[in-house]
Amino acid sequence: MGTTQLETVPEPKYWHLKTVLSEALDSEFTVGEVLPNERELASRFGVARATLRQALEQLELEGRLQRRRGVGTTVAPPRMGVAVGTAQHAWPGAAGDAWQPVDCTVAAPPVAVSRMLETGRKEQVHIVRRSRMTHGQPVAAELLYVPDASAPGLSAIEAPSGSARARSVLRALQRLELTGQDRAVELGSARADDAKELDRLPGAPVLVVTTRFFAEGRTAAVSVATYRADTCRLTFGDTGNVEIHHDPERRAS
Amino acid sequence: MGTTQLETVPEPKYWHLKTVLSEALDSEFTVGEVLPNERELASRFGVARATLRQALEQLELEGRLQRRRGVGTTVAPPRMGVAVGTAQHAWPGAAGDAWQPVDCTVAAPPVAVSRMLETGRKEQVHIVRRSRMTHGQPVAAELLYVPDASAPGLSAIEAPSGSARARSVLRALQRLELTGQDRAVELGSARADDAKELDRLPGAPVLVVTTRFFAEGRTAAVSVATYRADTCRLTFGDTGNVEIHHDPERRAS
DNA sequence: AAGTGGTCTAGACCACCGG
DNA sequence: CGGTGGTCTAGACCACTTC
Repeated sequence: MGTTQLETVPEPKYWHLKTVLSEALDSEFTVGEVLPNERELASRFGVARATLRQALEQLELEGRLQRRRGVGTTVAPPRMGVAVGTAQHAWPGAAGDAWQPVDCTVAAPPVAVSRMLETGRKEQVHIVRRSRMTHGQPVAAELLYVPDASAPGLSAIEAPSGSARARSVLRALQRLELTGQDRAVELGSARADDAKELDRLPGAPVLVVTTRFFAEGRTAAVSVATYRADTCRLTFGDTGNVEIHHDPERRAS
Repeated sequence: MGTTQLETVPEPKYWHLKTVLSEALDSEFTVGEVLPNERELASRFGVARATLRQALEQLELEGRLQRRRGVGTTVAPPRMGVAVGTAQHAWPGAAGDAWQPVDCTVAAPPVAVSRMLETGRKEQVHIVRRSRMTHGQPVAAELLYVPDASAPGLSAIEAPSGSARARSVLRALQRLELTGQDRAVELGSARADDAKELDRLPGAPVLVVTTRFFAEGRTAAVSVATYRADTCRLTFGDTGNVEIHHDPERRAS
């Protein structure tokens, strides 16, 4: 660091600790290696365990560490890039997308969603639950809200409620002409059910990707996908036609 | 499903607390209102201050609260949507973008950036610092890395180092034909300097948007923009042309 | 000076995982 | 069972803002 200011710097211990640990991770540890336990590390650095934990939390947030109760703290691999913005618009469930339908229920969506769908407050919609795996790990959980108008005639069928029903809702979507979509990304914390599916604790930081699908001049479906923020880097292929950079993993040399 | 499970639930206090507070915020508080101080709240709920703080942290992460040292905790306004993916590709600094050049230095970029630029490890590049304001608040800080090949003839000029120099680097970029771009979003924590510019504490959660700009068959520039994760919702206009959603008619409920 | 949130401590117990 | 990280406590002091 060129500019070490001494003026206004009572640098917090946990911040300094984080820096020290970060450098140690770079030079003295390899991916997957387990660190000494928290009590050991705390006493080694001469701080309280809570302070040490504050530093570890930061590093976990940045995707450098992975902590698992009952197991230990390990050095995390570099974040995996997960493609989110497919170059061409496509309905969820279209051939070759990365998602796997889990089940489907019918219920009233959260108000924020019903507002986007322009449905009544208590109007029920199909809620398709999907999950996304990458390299054998769950990286995202999605709730796809489909109003009846976008998947007509399904409430009558009463399909065997489950992935079969989910698939039929997705099939129904394909029949509409997708005219556009609209995406937003924000930080959130995992709800209990999402956390379970993502193999994290409730409240874990997640990137929430909200997508609106437009068809027939209205919002035909809304997807709310929550990605593990610690392990994922969301990539958007806004590129148009340049596509050279499909490097699945670039190794640090 | 109205089934409240009682089986495996020693729900953490801070989690329950967060839920209670969240509901209270919805019903009993208005945006901008200040909450009672932490010691007061903790004793009111019968928990230690640290536990109360854990709940507040979560709510702040979700953008529900804003805490400022020496001032207090206030109810945050809904996150503002900030446009990140302009429909058509454009160089940074093109007419009407939301950024304001701050200064410009010449230095070697972080290795991760030099790898994207395909420059040598210690090769120096122009580093333009820009900042982005919305509604009078700073929402993002950006470092734009421009290799000499993309802005030739500037190292000689030695412009009066500052926003003037920054502007001339940006002008140089406009002369190249932009053939594509490539974006990624991930969670990070604010470095000390970014934190200062964003009016947050170091380590505050940020959304890091990394953009590669392609021209002349190579990566002509790399932008690393850090957005305040608590106040921002990043929006991507992948839409093409659909853009308006009045509610033309509310579906009958 | 008074009041706020931010940092830190030194303990304790709990939930979970593995052998 | 022993060891891990996760939760929680009841204090203390510090940095900052405001009056």
